[in-house]
Amino acid sequence: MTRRTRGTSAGLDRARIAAAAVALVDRDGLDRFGVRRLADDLGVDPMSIYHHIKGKAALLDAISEAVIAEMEAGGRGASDGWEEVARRTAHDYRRMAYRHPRVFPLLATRPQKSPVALAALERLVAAMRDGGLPDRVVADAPGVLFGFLNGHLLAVLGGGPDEAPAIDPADYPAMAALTPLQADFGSVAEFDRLLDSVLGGIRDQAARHGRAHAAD
Amino acid sequence: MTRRTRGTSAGLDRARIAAAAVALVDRDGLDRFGVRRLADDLGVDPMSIYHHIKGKAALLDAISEAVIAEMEAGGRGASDGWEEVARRTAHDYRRMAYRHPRVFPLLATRPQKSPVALAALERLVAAMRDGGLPDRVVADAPGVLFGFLNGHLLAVLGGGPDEAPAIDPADYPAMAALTPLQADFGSVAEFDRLLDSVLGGIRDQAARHGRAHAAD
DNA sequence: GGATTGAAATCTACGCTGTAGGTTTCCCTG
DNA sequence: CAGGGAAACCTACAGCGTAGATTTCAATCC
Repeated sequence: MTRRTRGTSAGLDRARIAAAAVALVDRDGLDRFGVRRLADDLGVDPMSIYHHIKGKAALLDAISEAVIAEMEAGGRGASDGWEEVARRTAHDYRRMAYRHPRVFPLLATRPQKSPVALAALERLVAAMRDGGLPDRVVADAPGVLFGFLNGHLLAVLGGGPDEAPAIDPADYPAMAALTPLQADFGSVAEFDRLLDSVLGGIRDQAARHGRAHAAD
Repeated sequence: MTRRTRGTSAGLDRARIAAAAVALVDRDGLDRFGVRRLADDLGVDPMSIYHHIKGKAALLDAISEAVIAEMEAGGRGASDGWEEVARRTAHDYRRMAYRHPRVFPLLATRPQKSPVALAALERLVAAMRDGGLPDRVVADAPGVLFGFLNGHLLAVLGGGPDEAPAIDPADYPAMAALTPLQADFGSVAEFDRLLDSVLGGIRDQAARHGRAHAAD
């Protein structure tokens, strides 16, 4: 029974297709992803998929949407400081990326406009405004934070087993001297250090800009 | 004369192929890039390319290599402060990205191990160590800086004409209040602000880590 | 100088892809 | 029970990456 009879329902819908697509990319990678393989996994004719999702590009959109939707909806709000909120958001995002390392390039490349993503951003921005940070700084903060998150996670998840290009101390003495300190590449500890740096930068900008209308 | 006769040289070599490939991606985008189209541009049989570059993946490597090599080799050294070096490197990188927006995703996705890239990194790291920054901070700095650069440039270059997803003030009040401040999305001014934030964060980390063995 | 060799280029062919268009079957409503 | 729409399948096509065999040229060696 590898193929169904013609008119019978296969129970396909956007959600089921998206879930199978995510699983397929997780398993085989983006290069090997295709409509036909996905149809095989679903036990369905390739063309059936097109009745629910109108092309490969739309399929990729569905994949990133499904993966983003996995992020926990973000607990609490009110009394948390903006740094707390930022840190939690960043870690949520990181966990999601590590759950689907082969999907992540899709997210980092495409602009995110899904409600889940926007809601997370809104929470972050609101917390920063509540914390009294100047609007100029708050407006720039998401660009800094998610710029860093996307770039860093891409770098950490991207490389296969050949992540370290084996730098020659003769050619690059300064970098070679630091390699022992980069042993925890990809770890949470490293992530936390880099995140500290980024958040410190935002804090610094806030101080420099005079902390504006809300310090009282 | 769309096709050459069989044994005659077409003057192909890795550099010429890479240049044509970059031009093709610049013109038609990554999706439309392919061996056959590239061969057409070169006035050559598709298979001829394989005598110089051994597959499509290697072709993509050649493309990113060629584009990275365009970066100016970085002027001066010695007396410049690390912030100056970092800022210049960042702007060089940004200019390159804007010259080849459709190639850039290739760079951000793949780990860079070309000599030009490593040399730029070495200059930056050396400048920071000369400036007395603690090794721990210096070791993390490239991850922060290039993480941000890759992520930010990907976001800025990625979106087509629909960059702003038109946020509804009812759903996302805080973000809506900030949209006027994000009008210069993609500009050098915005880039400089975000870069300030990132570099400020590194400066901050240095201060926090006690500035270590080199302040005396 | 004629034969030999190796590199560069082309030709052919195969399996795979995305998807347009047409066909079949089922279920729901009248 | 007739009709219509939706869901699924089948066929077909143009294009892709590339393995393998073939042709041609230019330089080398006896």
